[in-house]
Amino acid sequence: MRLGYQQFCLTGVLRVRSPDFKRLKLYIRIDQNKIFLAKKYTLKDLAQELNISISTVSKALNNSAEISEETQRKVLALAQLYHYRPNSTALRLRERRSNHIGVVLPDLVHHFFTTVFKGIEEYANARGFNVSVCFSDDSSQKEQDAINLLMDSGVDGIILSLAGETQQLKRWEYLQEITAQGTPVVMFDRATDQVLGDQVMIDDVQSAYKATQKLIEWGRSSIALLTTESYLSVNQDRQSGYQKALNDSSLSYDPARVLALPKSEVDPEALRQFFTDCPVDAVLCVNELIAVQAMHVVSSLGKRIPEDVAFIGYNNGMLSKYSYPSLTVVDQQGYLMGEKSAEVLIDKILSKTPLDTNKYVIPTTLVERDSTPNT
Amino acid sequence: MRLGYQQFCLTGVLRVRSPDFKRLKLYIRIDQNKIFLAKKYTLKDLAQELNISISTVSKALNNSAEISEETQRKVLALAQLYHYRPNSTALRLRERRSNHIGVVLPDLVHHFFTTVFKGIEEYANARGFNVSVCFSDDSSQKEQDAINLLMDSGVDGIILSLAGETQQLKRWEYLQEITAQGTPVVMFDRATDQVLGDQVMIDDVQSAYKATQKLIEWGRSSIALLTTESYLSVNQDRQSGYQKALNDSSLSYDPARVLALPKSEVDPEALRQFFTDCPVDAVLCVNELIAVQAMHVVSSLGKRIPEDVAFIGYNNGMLSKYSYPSLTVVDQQGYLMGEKSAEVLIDKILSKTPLDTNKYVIPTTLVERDSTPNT
DNA sequence: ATTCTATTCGAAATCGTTGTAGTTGCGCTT
DNA sequence: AAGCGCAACTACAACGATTTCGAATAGAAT
Repeated sequence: MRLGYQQFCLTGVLRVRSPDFKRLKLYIRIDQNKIFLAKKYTLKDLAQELNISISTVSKALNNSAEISEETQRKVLALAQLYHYRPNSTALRLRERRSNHIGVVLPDLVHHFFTTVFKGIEEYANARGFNVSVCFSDDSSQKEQDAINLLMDSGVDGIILSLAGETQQLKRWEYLQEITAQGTPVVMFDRATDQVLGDQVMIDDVQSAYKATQKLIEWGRSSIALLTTESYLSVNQDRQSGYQKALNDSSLSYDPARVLALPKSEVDPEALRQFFTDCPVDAVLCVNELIAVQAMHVVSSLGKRIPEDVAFIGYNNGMLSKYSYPSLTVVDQQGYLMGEKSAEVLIDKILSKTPLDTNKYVIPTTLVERDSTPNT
Repeated sequence: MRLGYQQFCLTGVLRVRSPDFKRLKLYIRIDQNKIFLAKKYTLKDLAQELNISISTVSKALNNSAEISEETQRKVLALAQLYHYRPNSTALRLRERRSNHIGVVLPDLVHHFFTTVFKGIEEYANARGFNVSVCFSDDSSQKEQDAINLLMDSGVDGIILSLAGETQQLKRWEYLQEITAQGTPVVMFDRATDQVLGDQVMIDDVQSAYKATQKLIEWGRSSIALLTTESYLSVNQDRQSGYQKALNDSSLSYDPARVLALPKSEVDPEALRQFFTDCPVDAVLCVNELIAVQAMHVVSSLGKRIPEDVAFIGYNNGMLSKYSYPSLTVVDQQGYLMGEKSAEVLIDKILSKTPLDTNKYVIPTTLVERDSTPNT
């Protein structure tokens, strides 16, 4: 508790020079020797002070042609003095629109979601939309709770990336309920055709295909894939791309070279076992977390990176950039995905067109660093 | 655009068995062979359907004693059928409370803010509060814009960590304006006494003191400090703690051992120069980003970590955990800070007590990993 | 003096909800 | 039969803003 904090709270009647309002009530608070308004003013306050009707004040502020210049001048002057800002809740109620969107993310641990969110947030703010976030922690129940909380708070639309469990159990009734009522939904990265909403995706098959192809171009022939034991569509797609690239280059696909880990935080012993049993000269990892852990293990086995083993991961995050060696990754361009998702959602909200399903594909790029040979 | 997507939109009159409503209008949509309601129902809808007044419906739903059991039963049954949920915007307008808080963060790049935000979000959600976020990118102007956007959207209170520029320029009138109007503000990590709000902080002086002391206990005598050229109070405090620990252990404080970097993404050459000119056996870094970069440089100079040089950083993030060697850090317990901030803010919102200033200190812990000797 | 027209403003409805203050109808008392 | 009390319901105002429609006033035209 701070002591000695000077704090007054005055309600005063100030006399002002202006001919428009010779005498006006001004609730003020003096704080740190500065004067601040201590009240949020409404149209009613302005109207009373000026002795005109609320309607007139409203029209004056909205530049209606009905109002005389004289009156408008007075209203604007007082509004400025009072720092008047329309009460957005009242507007929402009237317009049945909140300029507010909700976002549900599986988590913020993965750098990817962080960047997507940043993209959403900046784009939405630029268009005057507020953004509320909730996390599902990959739980279907939490996802549902989050969506309810957001819907109850009156968002105009929702952007989400499906929780892992939701994709596994295929339970998306609560999403269908929302769209049935006309609230637009945009899904990014993890989506389903069962829900009537737009999808913003990367081409996972293609990106894994190209990454694998690149490794092959660099002369690598025994290429491992480190993925997670997961129902997540993205990982399945990446595996398809990996497999396709091998087949197309007449390299055999060997299931022994694919390791599906229970989660992204890996038991080093499992990795050590894998790399001892199965000597490889390149590794594709479905995320950067697995990649850096694998690099540590491979290094400790006396192999050089990238000379003996090359690494490519996914997610262009902090870990990739500052690991040693720094990691070559497929950049999913989360920021772009976020921007696109927000754009699609807001356009749909404002246009009020009937809901439909459109798919947008965000291109990926390969960010080459020290874990792969120089091209 | 998906084709073949079956989509009907029907408005039907359903006959129901129940004696309460033999004939009722039900707007439905059939999607994927499932039936969903296609309308958000209001009290008015319920009242019309049951031929009673809106007031009665409202009271029945709120368990008023005035309503007969018979009527209440009917109302509840229909409300359930209609999936009725009160319109939160209307409630907000009436209660002048939104159950909505705003958060302004300098960024999400630093793992610290991510964890704080997670803490805020989970705590707030658990108490039925929604959370909107904006980013200041350490810019004073953006911070002000963010706060305006949030205030306009009608949040009940704001949690923020001051933008660097704001701390530098000492321009916080817009915060004082908010508190003057009675909206509670909680500042965490980067705060100022000039704004009438609660503060949730870690004891930066103390934590740096203890970290430095620990290094001294391990027998290190020439300890460097890597910090940023910054007006940020936290970094200044950490430097004070570092200095104090040296003095208290009768080790001399040598300004040559302190390197203030322009930003956290470092020029490796500057670090190389520093470590060549100034041989040290321990390094304290004000964040994990600087620490891992410094570790790479020190390694490349042929020094062993932690045998030759020990490292302690701040922020218990991904980088610390997965760097090589893994980094010992001062954990600021962001999650706890977030929870506490949200708790303090929500309590103040609900209690409607006059604003004041309280300081809460969140304890730090030292997470020991491989960049320091085993204790 | 009366009518017309343009200008400027105000009353009221609306959005969905709740709380207060009536308003019924019915049974009971005297 | 008149009055009272109670149970069960309804009407209305309020929250803050916009908007439609109608009213008032002025001056101009007849």
